Amino acid sequence: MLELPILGLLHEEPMHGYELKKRLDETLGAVTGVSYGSLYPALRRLERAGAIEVVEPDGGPSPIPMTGSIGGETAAARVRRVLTPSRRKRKEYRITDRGADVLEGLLKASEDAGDERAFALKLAFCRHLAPEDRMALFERRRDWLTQKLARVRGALGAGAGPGRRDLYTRSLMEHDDEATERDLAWIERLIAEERQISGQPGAEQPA
Amino acid sequence: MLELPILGLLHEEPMHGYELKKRLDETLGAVTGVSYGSLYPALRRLERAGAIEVVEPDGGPSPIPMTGSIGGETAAARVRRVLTPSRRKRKEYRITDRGADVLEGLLKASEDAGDERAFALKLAFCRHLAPEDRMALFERRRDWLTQKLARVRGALGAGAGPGRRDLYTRSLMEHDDEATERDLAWIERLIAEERQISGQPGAEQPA
DNA sequence: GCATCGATATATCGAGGCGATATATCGTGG
DNA sequence: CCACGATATATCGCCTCGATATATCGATGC
Repeated sequence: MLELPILGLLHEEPMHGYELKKRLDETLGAVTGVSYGSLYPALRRLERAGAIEVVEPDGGPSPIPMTGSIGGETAAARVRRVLTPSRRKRKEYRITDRGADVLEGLLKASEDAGDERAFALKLAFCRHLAPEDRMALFERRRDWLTQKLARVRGALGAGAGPGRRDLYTRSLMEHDDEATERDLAWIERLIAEERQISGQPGAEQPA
Repeated sequence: MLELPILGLLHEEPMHGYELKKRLDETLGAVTGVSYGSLYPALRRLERAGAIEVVEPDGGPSPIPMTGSIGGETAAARVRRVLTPSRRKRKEYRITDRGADVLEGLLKASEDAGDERAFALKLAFCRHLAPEDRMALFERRRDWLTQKLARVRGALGAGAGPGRRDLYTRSLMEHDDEATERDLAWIERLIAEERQISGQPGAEQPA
């Protein structure tokens, strides 16, 4: 599931794993926790799939030819350290053309309509999407929430008899119902704003 | 994570896996999906740990002594089938004393304060808890939500500069902020109600 | 009788998520 | 000069979950 946000961030600029995680935490920390146990395997999958590639560290692909002597190498290392306060050797990742396609595919995918996390992730990077695809994304979400609301309502009503069902469970369901209503209202607001934007084309958003 | 709701349901009455799933779906379907791929392994874990045990199918542990002949056995099976419309041989699970302890331990556990799912699960079965422990559970949740709210606020404010941060991401964070506020208000309502209840002891909830 | 079908029921597999943990390296301050 | 915390990459084991396999039961139709 991390593929999408990884590609989304790398689409803006190349980065190494650690920074990727920091960015993910700060942008999506509220909605999804990210651990290295997910991040690094995801990076390897993406690399294997040819969606991202490793670029040479900071100094660029400058050759720094072998001196043939150990001493020469350590001296070169010392120079490097002085010139750039380069941290531990880090692997910087860059998105490929193939990766950009993969990103678009993930953003357009419609399977996971019922996954809060997946939607939040897509929303965070949906600016890379064509307006019509973005609208489709929002509407799929709206439809799913509508269905969920009906389901929750049904389950709430099914509390047949007087004292049926636990008080705490009932409260939980009522809160869930309310939260779903809010989610729905939010999506509908997003859709309305989206219509306005596409109504006056050429009004690109800055930054 | 399914251990808790499984034990919670079995604490009320013995059940077999399929029915367990139906009950889990209807009670918690809104908050957590349950799949067999999680359910059956969880049941095996619980059985290995001695928290639950399999009881003999419907007919009870009635001996039905071996007849010593194949024919006798099949005849006995035919009788069983006629007497009780028993479905496919199903494994009915029952909670053990050890399991009741495990359940209480899981309900009291404080590690997972920041897990929506875990809290919903606990809430659904917190009636098995002593009032003070239930209150502690609620307060832990409230404290965690308070911290989360502060974090989200911080992240929202950190959008330094004028046009910083994507519009959609910003909307996502604002919605998250609002949702967290609602969650917090809900918990505080629960806590207030809880205080009232413990204020007038002897007022047990029916059903 | 019996073929067939949908609901009931148990179980496993592989891919992936995640917390815990290991292992380096760098910058800082004692 | 070295201890320590932040930076950085990586793996392990347990768990979740969707997909799938496999039985069995009850009902329906012929």
